[in-house]
Amino acid sequence: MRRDIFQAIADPTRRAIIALIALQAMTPNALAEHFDTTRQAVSKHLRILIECELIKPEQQGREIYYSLEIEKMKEIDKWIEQFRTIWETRFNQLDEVLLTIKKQKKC
Amino acid sequence: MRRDIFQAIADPTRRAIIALIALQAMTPNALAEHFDTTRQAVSKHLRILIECELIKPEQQGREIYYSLEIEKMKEIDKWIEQFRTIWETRFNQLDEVLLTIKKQKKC
DNA sequence: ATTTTGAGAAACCAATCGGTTGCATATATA
DNA sequence: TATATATGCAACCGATTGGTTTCTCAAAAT
Repeated sequence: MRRDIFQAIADPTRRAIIALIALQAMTPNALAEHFDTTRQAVSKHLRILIECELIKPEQQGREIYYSLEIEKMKEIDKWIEQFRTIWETRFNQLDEVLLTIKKQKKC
Repeated sequence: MRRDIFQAIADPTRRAIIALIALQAMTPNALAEHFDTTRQAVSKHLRILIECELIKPEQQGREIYYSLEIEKMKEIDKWIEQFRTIWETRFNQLDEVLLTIKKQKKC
């Protein structure tokens, strides 16, 4: 049951849930209406998202509003960071190539 | 067998493989040395990564060098983008709060 | 020509996943 | 107080996952 954030976002339904509650906190029932599954299935996804602290519940009477822990999303961004460095470097290298071609044309 | 990039990076071994070949193209054997599994298990991971076009094989004699398709990694970045907007907005809001406090101190 | 090496494919296995149905519980509402 | 609503939990199920072992094949190396 050791789940991490990457396993959490592997499921398309969970990604959709994350995107929905990023806009505003929502209840399990409200969320379930957006999917072709039972409310219980959505509940299971929510539990997984809570487990890796991507969302947090806020009880309000008999309803529970789930909201996104946006800070946690940064962990994904952090992992991507190392690759961003690479593709930016390659872009700069392409820039240099274009510059070289430009210079050669002038000669 | 419809796999997407998010399922591909869900597995920690696959993330490690991606990080390794991001630095330089590697063979399955060379990769397997970094993990506590068989070469065949690594091969299966490589197949999954190929399926979703995250890596590409380059035959060289009887060896096969796998290299990262860095462009594909941008798809993850693209998904994160929507949340980056949110956390940057919140940061700016915090900035405003701090500015307000500063102004109040001056009065 | 024979042997070693690098790699993929197939068959199998236990564990996990995503879904369901049924039930229990707490809060609103009549 | 009785009923309806919102939610979570447990048990179950078929499909998928990540791993293994065994086998085959092609390309060096001897």
